[in-house]
Amino acid sequence: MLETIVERLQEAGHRLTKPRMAVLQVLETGGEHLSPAEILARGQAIYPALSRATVYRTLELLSELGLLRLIHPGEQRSSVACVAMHHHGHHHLLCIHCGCMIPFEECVVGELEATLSQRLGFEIKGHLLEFYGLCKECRGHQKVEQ
Amino acid sequence: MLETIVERLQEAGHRLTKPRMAVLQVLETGGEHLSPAEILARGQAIYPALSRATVYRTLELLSELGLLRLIHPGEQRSSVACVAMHHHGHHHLLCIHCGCMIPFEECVVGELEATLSQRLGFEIKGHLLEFYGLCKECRGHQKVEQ
DNA sequence: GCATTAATTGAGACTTTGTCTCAATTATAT
DNA sequence: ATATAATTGAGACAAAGTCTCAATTAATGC
Repeated sequence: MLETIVERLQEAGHRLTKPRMAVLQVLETGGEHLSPAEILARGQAIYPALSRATVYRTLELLSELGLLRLIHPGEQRSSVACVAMHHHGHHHLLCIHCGCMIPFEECVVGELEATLSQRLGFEIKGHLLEFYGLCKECRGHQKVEQ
Repeated sequence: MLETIVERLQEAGHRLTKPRMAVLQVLETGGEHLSPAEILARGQAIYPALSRATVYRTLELLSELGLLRLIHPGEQRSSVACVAMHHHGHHHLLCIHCGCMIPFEECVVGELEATLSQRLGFEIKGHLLEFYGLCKECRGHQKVEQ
C-alpha cells in the first residue's frame, strides 16, 4: 500500500522526502479518519520538525494524485480528513444531534458511477455517501431535552 | 417553503426575529450551495446589522431541526453550506483538480436508507452522495500540465 | 563519493473560519 | 403597555488553513 503510493509519487516526479514519508506513514497506519491536526501531531512523533504547512501540502499533493480525499475539512468535533487509499468509497451515518458517526459497508453506487462517468466524461476516483439524521439514542432524548 | 420553515421554528418555540428571517430569506433564494460567509454577506444586504455569530447560530438551529445540513464546512474554494430544504439528498461530482462541481439527479439510496434506518434505529433526514475525480477537461490537461 | 540544482521544507506572519461571552435589544405572552 | 426570557451584535478569542522566503535536501550526473 505504502509502496504503491511511493511509486506513484515518483512516477509523477515528486521527491521522497523525510517529512513526506512521515505523513504517509501516519496515513497508512492511522485509519481513514484523521484530521490534519492529528496527522501533524502523529507525524511529529516520527519526524519532529514536521510543519503544518508540509502536512497540508502533502495532503494536497496526494489529493491531486487521486490517492486521498479530504472530507469535511475544518470541521472540529468529528473526524475530518478521510483517506481514500484504503477503500474506493466512504459510507457512514452522521448524527446531527450528538455528532456520532456510524460507518456501514453496503455500497450501492457502482452502476450509477459507471453511468455518470460515461455521460459526463468524468474519471471517478472515489465517493462519499453520507446519511444524516438522529441516532438511536438522540432520537429518544430529543423531545425530553428541549 | 419559507412558510414551512417558519412554522416549524414556531412549533419548536423559537422566535421569528429579523436577523433570523434575513438568513432564511437568503437560504430560500440562494440555492443549495452557499457558504456561511456568503450567507452573511447576502443577509447583511437585507438586514445590515446581521452578525456572523447569528448566521452560525441560525444555521445550527436549522440543522438541529433537520431543515438544513452543512457539508464541507470550513472549505474555502468551493461552496460550503448545503441546504437540505430543497431536496432530501444532494448529489454531485467534484473535480479534485479544478474544484468544479457537477450536480446530478439520479438517486440510488432509497432502499439502502430504509435498510440502515431499520438496522441501526437511525432516523435519516437527508444524505449526501458525492463522487470525486477528474472532470472532462482536467482529465485531458492533467498530463500536459505537469 | 561529490557537486549541482531545482524541489521541498520550516518558521512564522497572516487570513479566514468558527466559537464564546456579555451587555443590550426585542419578540412574545400577558 | 409591561414583563421576561430568548435572541442579538460586538468583539475577543481559538483554530484552521494559506502564503512567503530563506535554508535545506533529494535526485541527477559526474
